[in-house]
Amino acid sequence: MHLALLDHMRKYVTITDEEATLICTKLKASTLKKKDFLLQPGKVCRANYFVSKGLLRLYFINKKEQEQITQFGLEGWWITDYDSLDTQKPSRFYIQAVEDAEVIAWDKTVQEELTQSFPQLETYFRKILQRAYAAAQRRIEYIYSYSDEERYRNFSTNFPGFVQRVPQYMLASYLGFTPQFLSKIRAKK
Amino acid sequence: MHLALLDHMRKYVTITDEEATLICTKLKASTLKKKDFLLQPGKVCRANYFVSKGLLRLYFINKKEQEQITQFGLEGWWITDYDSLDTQKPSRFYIQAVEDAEVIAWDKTVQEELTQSFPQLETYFRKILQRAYAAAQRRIEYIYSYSDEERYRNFSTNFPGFVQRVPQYMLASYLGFTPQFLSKIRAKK
DNA sequence: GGCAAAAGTTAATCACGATTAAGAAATCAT
DNA sequence: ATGATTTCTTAATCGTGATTAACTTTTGCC
Repeated sequence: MHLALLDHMRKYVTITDEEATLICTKLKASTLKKKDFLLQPGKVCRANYFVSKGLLRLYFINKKEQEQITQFGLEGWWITDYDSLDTQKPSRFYIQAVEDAEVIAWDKTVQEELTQSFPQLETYFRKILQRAYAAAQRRIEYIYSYSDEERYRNFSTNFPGFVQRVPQYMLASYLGFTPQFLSKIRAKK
Repeated sequence: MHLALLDHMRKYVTITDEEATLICTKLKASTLKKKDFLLQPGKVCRANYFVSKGLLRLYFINKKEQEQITQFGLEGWWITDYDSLDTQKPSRFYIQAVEDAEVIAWDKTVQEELTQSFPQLETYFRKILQRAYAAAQRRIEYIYSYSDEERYRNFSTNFPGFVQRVPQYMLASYLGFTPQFLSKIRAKK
């Protein structure tokens, strides 16, 4: 039984206990050690991953050969390369555990099987995606609204716990600037 | 009959002619003159809009009191403020016609009605959202990968027609820099 | 516990793109 | 057609954050 996931799904749609048992037989949990990869460039992304414990990051190597983090995956979030998952073309991304973690894999093949039998799963994923898309829109809005320094300060006050949980260089990468700059603004105040 | 939309939906899911007729009775097309608004800050977003003709833009006023475009809506794309639509809280965005346009409004209330009767509509919207989300991810990837000048040059070679279709200051806003800078790099080559 | 590697700091210089301002060109309305 | 408004251009100056490099601190490992 994958309780963390079931609880999450039941916040959005109704699932009976019998349905739950059937769904759970199709899912596979994996434990990941810090630095383990769920996806690497060149590989095709096979699943959407629900993070039931720990913390993952999604990143790629940019033109300057530097790691660029585009997303973190905390407990209760889904993480995947939707582009590769959808098209089944090779990914350009890494998905890696930042801390020891546990994920539940929702395979693309399972997606098609299960949504046939349980239409409310489509509703669930539609809602999850809508939330994720709204978050992405807000992120773009943020990037264009604030300077790097402002974005860091907002982020720190909004997610103080998270800031302590990740290495500074990862936070700098996620926010789109250099670790040196982060050091500088931290020293300032 | 809203053929542009039906065609679009049938690329993703199966819809019989009877279903189509029923769906269409719930939809309302509106024609918009250039500069007409579909949404303004403070208003709650009531619908998702399918652009059947013309071009719209979604933008907000940023901290520096300047229009910041976050999205264009071309023929065949959906445009809305998913955040406001979902939560029914007031929006911070404008949705405005850049050219004379025609949109089909898919009301939030209709969404709930129709997806009850036609589960394949959930599938359709899930797929649309997945595509939109993948695009937003790619956009973030882009912002962090290239300089402003590179992004402009890539955009121009990838969408030469579109560049001619919108005023330069809107393109500059969408790409996240000033019209002056756009002029400068255009003059360079 | 000691060494190596990873992560964080500090400071000097540099570059990309913003800002300001003024003028030119294009579009719109009467 | 004419004036008014909107859009685009050009140039000088300025500021944010990148780059480079040397050093310090922390973490991981046998």
